[in-house]
Amino acid sequence: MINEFSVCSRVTGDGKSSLGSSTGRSSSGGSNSDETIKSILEQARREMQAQQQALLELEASSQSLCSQEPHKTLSGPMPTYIKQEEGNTMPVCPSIPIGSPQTPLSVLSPAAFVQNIIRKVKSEIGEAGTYFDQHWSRPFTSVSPSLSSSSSSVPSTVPRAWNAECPPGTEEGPGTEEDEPPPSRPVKVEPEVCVSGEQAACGGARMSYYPSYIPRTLKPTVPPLTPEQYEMYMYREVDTIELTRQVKEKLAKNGICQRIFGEKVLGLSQGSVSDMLSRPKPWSKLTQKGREPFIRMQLWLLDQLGQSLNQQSNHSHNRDKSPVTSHSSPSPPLSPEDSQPSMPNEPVSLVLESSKENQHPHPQHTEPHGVKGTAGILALQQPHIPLGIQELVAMSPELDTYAITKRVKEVLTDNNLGQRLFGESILGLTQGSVSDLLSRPKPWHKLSLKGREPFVRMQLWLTDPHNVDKLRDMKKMEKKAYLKRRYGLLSPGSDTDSPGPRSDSISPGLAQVEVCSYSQAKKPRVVLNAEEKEALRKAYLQEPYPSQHTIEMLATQLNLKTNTVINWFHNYRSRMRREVLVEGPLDNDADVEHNFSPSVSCSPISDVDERKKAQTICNGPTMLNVKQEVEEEEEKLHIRQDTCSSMAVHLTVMKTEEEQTSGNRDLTCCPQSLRQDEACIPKLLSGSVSPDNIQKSNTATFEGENKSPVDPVSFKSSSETCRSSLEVSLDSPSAASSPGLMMSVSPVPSSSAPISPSQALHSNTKISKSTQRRDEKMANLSNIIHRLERAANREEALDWEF
DNA sequence: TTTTAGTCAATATT
DNA sequence: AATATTGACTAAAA
Repeated sequence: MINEFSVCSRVTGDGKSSLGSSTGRSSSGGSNSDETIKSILEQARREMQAQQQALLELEASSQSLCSQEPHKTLSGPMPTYIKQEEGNTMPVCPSIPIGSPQTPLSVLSPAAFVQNIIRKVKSEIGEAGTYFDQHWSRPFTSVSPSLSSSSSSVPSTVPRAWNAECPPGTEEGPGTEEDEPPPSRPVKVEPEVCVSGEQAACGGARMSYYPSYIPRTLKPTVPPLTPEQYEMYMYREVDTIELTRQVKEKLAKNGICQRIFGEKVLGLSQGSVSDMLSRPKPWSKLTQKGREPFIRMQLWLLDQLGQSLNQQSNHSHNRDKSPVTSHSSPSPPLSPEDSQPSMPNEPVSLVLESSKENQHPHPQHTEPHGVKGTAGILALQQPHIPLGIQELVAMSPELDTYAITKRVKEVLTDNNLGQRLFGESILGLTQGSVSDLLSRPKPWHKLSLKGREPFVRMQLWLTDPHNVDKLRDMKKMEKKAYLKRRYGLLSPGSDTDSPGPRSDSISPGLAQVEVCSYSQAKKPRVVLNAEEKEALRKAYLQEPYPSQHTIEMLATQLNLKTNTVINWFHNYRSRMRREVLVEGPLDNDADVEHNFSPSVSCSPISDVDERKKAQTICNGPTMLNVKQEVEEEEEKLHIRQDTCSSMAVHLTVMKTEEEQTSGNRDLTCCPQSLRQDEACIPKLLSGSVSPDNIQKSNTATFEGENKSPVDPVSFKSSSETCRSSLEVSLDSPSAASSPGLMMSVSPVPSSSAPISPSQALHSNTKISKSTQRRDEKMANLSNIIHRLERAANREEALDWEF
């Protein structure tokens, strides 16, 4: 990892990138695909250059600013990777909260254990307010690092507290040493291989509680079946399909992951478990050895793994719960009365991450010397039975994520509460994540257990009558803490003034140190410039899942690290997928009305901003199978998540199917937008693509570009032009989407197909935005198509019915 | 191994 | 200052 530092060439503002890219590019050349890519890049580059010039100038100035970056670093954030590492370890302590208080790690089988809890939860869930206890699950990732850094000073106390609780006696020698964390695999290590693995995430917690098991990590072996068990099950017919179904169900219900299940119960790796569960061989075709896992599954379902699991049961418990707890862990300890948002952040020595510290305070007074004891911790928990949020999540009925986020947004805005505050104190997420969640919530059914957690929290928060007050208090506390930090002891002063100097003054010495150590370590964030993004987007349109070779080509040509390219594709695919999902539903809430324009005109989606409204419905009877498939797929994708309301939706859907016209907003969005895209497909397929259209659009784009360069006025006008042109091009779907679609749909890489030159980049923000938008649309489509193709290949059964 | 989900946290925008 | 975007990273799943 460290090596990467050397790579930092690409830093934020990068005038250099252009230079670099040019160099890199010249070198290669080769296969067709290479050529293609190359040409794409070339075009992109060329078109961009002009703008870049201008940008460069600007950037030049900004560069100077960049140079200051390092400084910032010290005072604030730690090097990313470091944080993350720490993050991993963090959970260790936290996870403690193991499970249910009352039945502490008893001998119950994991399943029984979980069920117990669930039962309990069910009975208690009704009560409002309780959630606050567990609300804090999130890891305080960054906290620890900062702590360590500032260790020398007073601050350490807070952190200490944490450590104390968790690792109680267990800690190996150094115990809380700051060293501890780091060692715990900075990089990935084979989970099983090492004890260290244990330390990681979930493992850690366990350790604290069950030191003795520590070594256990070594091998995920499972005790052999007893002769009786063997006899009992080996020779009698078993419906493996049904069995695996039940197992899957139970695993899902209890939030047990395959890895854990495999390790603890079957003695198999996660991959094997996945394979076995998804494609179980018929009993008759299994060898004796092959049947063993299935027998174990049966025993597990019956809860009869008894002794064999016993020992592990502890682990598995933890496992099962650990996730739960580990998350909520942070809070649990505090849980007692923290419904009182009033956590004074006392020490908060660290000036930096105040907010996160909020969580830590309690532990301190609660169990100062908890170190010794697990018992103590458990005891603490006893009282409030902190049901892990995860249990709640697991039992939660379907929630309407759109409605929830909408409501949350309203409440936050109405009360002038920020995302940061809300995220950090209620959801345990950072501002960025909150923003993302609120603006693009995924439908419930598309969320994993973990993904649902924030929504459950939001829901709970919404139902809490004092939610706003609590948040306000929280805000106050933060402010207070801030002041305190700033002025030493809290001296009520105006908080106006100059933060600059003081903040820095915090720990001069340390700061220095940090500077040194981190300045180097700090991994500058890569920022892809427009040209690069454009190139990547185009590449994506042709190949959403590029081969290793293609990736490398791109990396070379763009002078990017291979990983950056890979990450970009991962992220882009992921975000594209989300776009598809979101498009519809959102509309629902917001403005349903605007789109009735059944405008035949498939109005174009001009800007991202308007995209949501853009949906036009261009459907038409033309739709082919493809279209239908897409629709189905889409429907499968979202929809039916809102319980009650769902009916309406469903109806709409159905209707839509027949008519597909516009009006129904309920689903509208998604489907519609899709439809729009889809509409193109048939045409494309049918070869209706007309070069003219393409030309047109290209031209238009170009025009915009030419003008765009500098002056605002022309800029504006140009963008307008561009926009309209885009619309036009979109109107003729074929033109707009053809390139990408053609490629993805039919592998026929006709050299001609590729990208229209025009589409190249626009540095002009406005223009590029719309272009981007267009690309996104295409990307969406191709993404969908890909999925459909894959689905088709595996004959995926449509499992939804009305 | 590769892909997907979920996040973080640095930047960008508003 | 608040919110949005996005490259990177960890886990879990396939």
